[in-house]
Amino acid sequence: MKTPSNLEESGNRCETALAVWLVEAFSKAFGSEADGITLRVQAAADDRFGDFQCNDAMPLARSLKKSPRAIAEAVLAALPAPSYVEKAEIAGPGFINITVKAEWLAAELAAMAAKPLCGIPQSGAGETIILDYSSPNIAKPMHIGHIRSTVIGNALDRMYRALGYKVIADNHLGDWGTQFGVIIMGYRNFLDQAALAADPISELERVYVASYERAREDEAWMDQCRAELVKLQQGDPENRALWESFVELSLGEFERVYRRLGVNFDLHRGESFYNEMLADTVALLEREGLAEESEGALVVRLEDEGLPVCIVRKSDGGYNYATTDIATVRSRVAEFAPGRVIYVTDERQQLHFRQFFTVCAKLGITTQLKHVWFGLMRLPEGTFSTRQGNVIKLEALLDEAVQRARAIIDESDSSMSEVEKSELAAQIGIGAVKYADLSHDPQNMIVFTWDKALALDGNSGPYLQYAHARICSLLDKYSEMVPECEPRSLTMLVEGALERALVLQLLRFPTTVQRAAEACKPSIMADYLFTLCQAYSSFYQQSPVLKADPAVRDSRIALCAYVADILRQGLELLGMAAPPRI
RNA sequence: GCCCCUGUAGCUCAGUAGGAUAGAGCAGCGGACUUCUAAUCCGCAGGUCGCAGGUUCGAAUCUUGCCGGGGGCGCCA
Repeated sequence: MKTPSNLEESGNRCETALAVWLVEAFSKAFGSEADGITLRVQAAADDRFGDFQCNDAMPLARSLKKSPRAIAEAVLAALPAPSYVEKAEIAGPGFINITVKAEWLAAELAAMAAKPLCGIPQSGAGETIILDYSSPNIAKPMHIGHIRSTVIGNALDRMYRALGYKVIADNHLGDWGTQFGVIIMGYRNFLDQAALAADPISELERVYVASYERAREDEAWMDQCRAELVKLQQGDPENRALWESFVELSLGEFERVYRRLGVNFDLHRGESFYNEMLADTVALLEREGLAEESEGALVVRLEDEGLPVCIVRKSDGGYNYATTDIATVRSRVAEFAPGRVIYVTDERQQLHFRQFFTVCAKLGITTQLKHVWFGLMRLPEGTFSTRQGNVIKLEALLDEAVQRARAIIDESDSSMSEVEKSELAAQIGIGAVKYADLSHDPQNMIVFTWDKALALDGNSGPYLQYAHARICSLLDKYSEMVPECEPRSLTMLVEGALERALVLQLLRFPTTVQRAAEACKPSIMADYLFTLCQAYSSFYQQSPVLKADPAVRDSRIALCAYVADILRQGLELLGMAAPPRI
């Protein structure tokens, strides 16, 4: 039996220490007969069972032809428990339940919290990850369909950076599609200059929709759109200038939204950036014998992989999405040598990604390509189409969120200044929107309702922020009572079930970051933080801190300080603010 | 027709590598603010984990079939 190699770095100090002990005990009791299993110590399923449990005696019962209980007994008898183990007992069919000493938990927590980033393992050191997310289309407003890619992508971005990866966040803008012919025609024929000055993107959207509808019923109009697109692609100065102004206007607008969301990109390379490389990429596919003509188009056959053909050049000679994506990978691999490229898009693109990943593999690209997809957001009435009109603009959602948060702040007649109140309303409102998204498993679709997206109580962003603010308030008052004292230097006693549960939850932080990032599910992190806050709130409600006797008071304030540290760190990983006062 | 996802409390969702009596939030009912921030906490009620087989000491979790929901399937991205 061997210690799982991931246990040591993955972070939970206590589970690792106990696993090391039990590995040795299993091996002493059964020698090589116990080699088949990977030992794991995990959190106890219920606090009545202790702090940790190990279930690995049970799977061995068959091969060893002994009862699981007898195996567990032999293991515990083989080696004395470490001094920090309070008790280790066998329960049920063969669970090994472990309770540890409070002093040990306190010391392990202090050691973890003293490390940089609260002990998040630096498992990504030396590896580059390119993270491709958000990717809105030029000349269209960002709507609630963009929020998932942006918010989930950004949380992954933050978690991977915390784990030591070199992350390159790249906003792969839709700036080169066939829509530009349609928009140019709309711009030339339907534009309202006043509206453009007032709200450029809405006006561009409007002329696009008008032109698109005209094209659907008017063949000649459609042909003209295609002609304008060809002119643009061939470098016609006038169309080129129009296109550049669309890009500039859109980027300005996007940047405003990203600032509100706290999202930053390292690169803004739209599809146009790779335009010059498309012909070369197709030529390479032909040279490698991967591409062939079919019905006038150039395609890569993927029948051996059980996938439909992938079109890399249309019968009209134009290139499409797959070509751009392949060229993009080649460019990124050549320039940045990433270990991974991760794409965050909606579920409808799964097949496309499987196809072009397969083509990349055929080209000998070994970089790990991963598609993180998420379910579409739907309205209660049913699916909404982004091509129809009934979209909710992202900014409108954010405005509404901030407004609702502001209403609650105003009710609570706080002594804050106007500036502080509006800053706080933004932090809470936008935190609520982000959390509503991040707290769901990405792969499930979200039914969008205002009340859920903007919830300010229960399992919500503000719940986490509120818990944090209350701790900050306690810490402030403590520093007034006991000046010059660093709470984290105080001795923790870890008394009672609530404190113990809280400490155990804090100790799970580093592992949780690792798990959430590797699974590409920020919801794992969100769920962790909610559980942490529930544990804290229960503790806070029933345990006086500042009013307790000094030794207890100091112990509790230390615990509070650690909760604040980890909560702040965790909120940061989700891209949420942690205001010190609410 | 084929592929991917999904079905857990009235509603929205968790459920970590198969483990002990399936958990939260909201909504409902009942409690707790002259006491460290009540955007909070405590309690009650609420479940044939879609249905039927299989695998095993043990299945919400793995497997097969069926039913329901969502998405996709050569020139859109």
